[in-house]
Amino acid sequence: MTQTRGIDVAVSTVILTLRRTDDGAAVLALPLVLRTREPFADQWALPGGWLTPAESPVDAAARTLAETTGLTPSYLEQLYAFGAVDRSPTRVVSIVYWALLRQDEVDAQSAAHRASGLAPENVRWFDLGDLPPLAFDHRKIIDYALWRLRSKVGYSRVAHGFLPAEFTLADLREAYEAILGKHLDPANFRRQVESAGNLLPTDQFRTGSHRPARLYRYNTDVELADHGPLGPEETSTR
Amino acid sequence: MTQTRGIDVAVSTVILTLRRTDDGAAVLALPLVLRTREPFADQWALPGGWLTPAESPVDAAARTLAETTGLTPSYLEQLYAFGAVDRSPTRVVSIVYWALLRQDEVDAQSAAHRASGLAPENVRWFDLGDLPPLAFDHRKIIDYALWRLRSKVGYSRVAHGFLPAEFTLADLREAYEAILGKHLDPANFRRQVESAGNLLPTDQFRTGSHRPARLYRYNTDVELADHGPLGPEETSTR
DNA sequence: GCAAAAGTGTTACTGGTACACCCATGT
DNA sequence: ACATGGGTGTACCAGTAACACTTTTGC
Repeated sequence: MTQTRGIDVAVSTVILTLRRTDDGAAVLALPLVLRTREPFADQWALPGGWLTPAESPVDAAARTLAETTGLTPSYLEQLYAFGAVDRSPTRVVSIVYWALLRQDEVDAQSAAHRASGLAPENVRWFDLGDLPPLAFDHRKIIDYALWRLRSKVGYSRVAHGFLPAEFTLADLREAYEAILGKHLDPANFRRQVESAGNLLPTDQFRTGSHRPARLYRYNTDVELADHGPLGPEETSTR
Repeated sequence: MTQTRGIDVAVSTVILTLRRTDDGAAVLALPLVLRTREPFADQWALPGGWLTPAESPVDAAARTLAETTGLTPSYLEQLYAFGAVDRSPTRVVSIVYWALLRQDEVDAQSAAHRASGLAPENVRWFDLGDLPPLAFDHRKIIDYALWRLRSKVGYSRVAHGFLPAEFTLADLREAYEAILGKHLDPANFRRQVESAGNLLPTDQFRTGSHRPARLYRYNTDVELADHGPLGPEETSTR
């Protein structure tokens, strides 16, 4: 017997990554899907779908994320459950997640899609500074996800979710700068992340146009964020 | 047409207040309801109920809160949406809120209930250190709510949600100590909350067994907590 | 050599903590 | 008077910010 007849449960995900623009800067970007059905047909919306009886919300989020990007996230956390009665013509409660993808994986996947020509046709990546009008309350949801990301970057290591396994301190600082939207002092940044003890220096250096920079790895013993009594199994990623 | 047939949406609330024990200490306490139906009949559970099509989740939380305590909360915020497939014999997604009640209001309401004799018979207040076995995953939910409260007290004014309109700095410090479970230096505590600028000193003093203590009020221009782009209308209280 | 990023050193400031001390009241 | 909590002063410590400086590479 269904107790809450007439209320549907959806799962949507704000999928964030760092994109490198043509002039070399790093900006936040996310994929949106073009709706083909009413309501809000022909408008852009967050990837998502209905929650099915056999899967948990976090599994549904990971599934829809894989369907739209072909990737598994480096970080995945519940954002909020939106349920205002007027947020959709029918009564829908959306459990929204937010996810981080590694920049290099997105680039590789995008290249593969371009090469094969079978990228999902109704999916497009948008820079956060250049979003189209969005369906439902999805604009507000994205703003909230950004606020959470910016808050969380201050007291956790979520920024690492954007980077590949090995990276320079400049890479990491660039991620922080893109998230926070402000310049950080390289000297102080170095000392702070070094003293945090989450980074393992490698013997490799990235050579480029200037003095080579040491590559670092994550200390994988440490979680990207503290979830409290909810273990990562409930709130984060596989 | 229902898309997610077979999934019910419930709303539960972790309702917290400060109770004064017989020996004068302040401890956190919350109301639980004794279940009369399966599953988990005759076990204690969080107050809550099914989400109805005409109300938003936050309204449902406020409604069930009023039904069990007769009170409106001084703070109300969404905690998390729990939706693991095995958390209930039937498929239930619970949107859980957490609320703070002013200690004096709870005391008054309890006294009124005792006097009239018509307190809800299946509702009982439990100290947090002395909880009974709980139905479903409600024990984990309470632990998570406590973790959120303890985190949030460090960077917001939520502790004020336990206190009446006028209070001494010792009252406020006692609330912080009960939440955090540790002793705070009175001198440093005073300077910290004074410099935060959220308190307005009054001309009144509470007289007692020793030097009278100045009473303070909230600066009601300031929200109890920063909700980011989600205004208080979505996440907090009326 | 020069430009530019990598990386180190130094200093000043700020907020938190510990704790000594004075103040005002009831008993 | 004295015990007790209210309230002030102060010294110290740690983390942060600002910025001068040295190192190492490509050109």
